Amino acid sequence: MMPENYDPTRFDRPSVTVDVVIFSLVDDALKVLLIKRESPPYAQMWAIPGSFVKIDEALEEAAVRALADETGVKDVYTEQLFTFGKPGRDPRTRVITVAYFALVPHDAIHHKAGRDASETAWFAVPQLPALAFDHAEIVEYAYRRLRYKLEYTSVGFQLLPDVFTLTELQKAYEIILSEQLDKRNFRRKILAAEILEETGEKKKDGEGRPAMLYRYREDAVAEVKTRRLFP
Amino acid sequence: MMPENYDPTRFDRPSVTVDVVIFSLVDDALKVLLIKRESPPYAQMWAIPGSFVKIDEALEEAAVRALADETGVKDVYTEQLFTFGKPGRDPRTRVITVAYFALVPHDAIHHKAGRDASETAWFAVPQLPALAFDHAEIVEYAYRRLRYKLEYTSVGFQLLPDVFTLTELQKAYEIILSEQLDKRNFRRKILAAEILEETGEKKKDGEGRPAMLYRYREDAVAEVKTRRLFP
DNA sequence: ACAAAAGTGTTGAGAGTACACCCATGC
DNA sequence: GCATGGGTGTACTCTCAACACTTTTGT
Repeated sequence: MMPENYDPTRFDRPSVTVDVVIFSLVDDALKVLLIKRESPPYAQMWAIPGSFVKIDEALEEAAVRALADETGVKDVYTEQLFTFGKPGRDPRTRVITVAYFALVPHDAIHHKAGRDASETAWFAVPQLPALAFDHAEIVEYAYRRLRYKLEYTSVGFQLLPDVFTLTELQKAYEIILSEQLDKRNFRRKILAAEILEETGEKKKDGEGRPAMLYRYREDAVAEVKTRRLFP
Repeated sequence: MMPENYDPTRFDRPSVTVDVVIFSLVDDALKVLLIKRESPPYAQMWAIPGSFVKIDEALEEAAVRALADETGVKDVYTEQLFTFGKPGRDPRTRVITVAYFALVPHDAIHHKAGRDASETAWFAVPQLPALAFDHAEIVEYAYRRLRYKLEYTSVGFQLLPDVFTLTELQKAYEIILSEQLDKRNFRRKILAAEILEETGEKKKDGEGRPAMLYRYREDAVAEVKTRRLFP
């Protein structure tokens, strides 16, 4: 660890915060939740939600707290992303921020009415406004990681409601991967993975033939059959 | 970001350190560099090298500094791993540590003679001694990430000397993946990736037929042909 | 000439991809 | 009965995995 004579109480200490990139599928697009800052620095600019880390609080706890403050949601997928600590990223003092990203199903969100006066809004990822601090870099990083993880894990389901049709699932994948998928191949592959179970119910609204509703099997182990670069 | 009225100078601040898991191939095994702690807490226990983060120093800078202190090596592969910050992980005070891992080719290491009195040694990853703090968890995490990254990137070359034979390369992969590989398939695949160039030289020592020496092409873009989980 | 390591091709199985039509329901 | 979205199978291509012998050098 540190030099033998290191006394961790002795040095100048940076501030530590967490910031959370909150993704959801809203109106057939992948969007990120932003907050409008009211006071300097970067007053009136958009930023991702965050919080300082309390002195006796785990990092993940702080992230979950920031998330719940903005969306009213608990128990959603949260993952540590990266720690950004370049000196000067906050003009006031040295601030190191541990960035997280969260995936929230849209139907779970109920914005806490008037939690504080600040304005929040969802923005489609490719069309973000200018962001405070180094938050553009953080969102960019989170977006790359999300697309990446979709390819070899089943995190995608965290963006969907509890039950869904295969067409809804396919649409979600198409939005996030920005790519059209073949219906037959999609269905064959997703069913072969044995990570879904039929609910027995059918979706009765909308036009056309009612679609079977599925649920993500919580006991599902999504094995990644890696194709190695080599050998 | 944080609450609008947040003044980052106002709160109790944790200490922030970096810790570095240093991997190298030593004596045909994947090993990690450890330091014996001399003072409490955890006196006489082994730990991974680290350092506090200076108030005007970037995180990566601090990691590179810790790495150079122990190995005398600069300009090697370094990657941020994860930030560990559970309250209580250091018994003295709240310490948040940003963990890095580094890949060092064995021939580059020249331990700085007597940099300070502490003892250092290489340990094979599956046979580590008891470690201080939560360092066992950190090494475990780093090892998992390394094996994982080997599969879809070309980081493996960072553990090898500048020039090497295909057999040496294959042996390195076998050690880290803990798996025997087929010589013909290995060679076909690695050459097809077009990330190596012949040096024109041959390795002349050792017995048997001299082997062609290769170099990793710095301009190589190792494309990851992902096999998606679905669709 | 023999020991030691380097180098080299082919075949069969499984996965991926492309592609078009019939089915159930509401109006 | 027609409009709307739901649901289904097959053939071709490509990648992966298994497998054994010849070549070059030093002694």
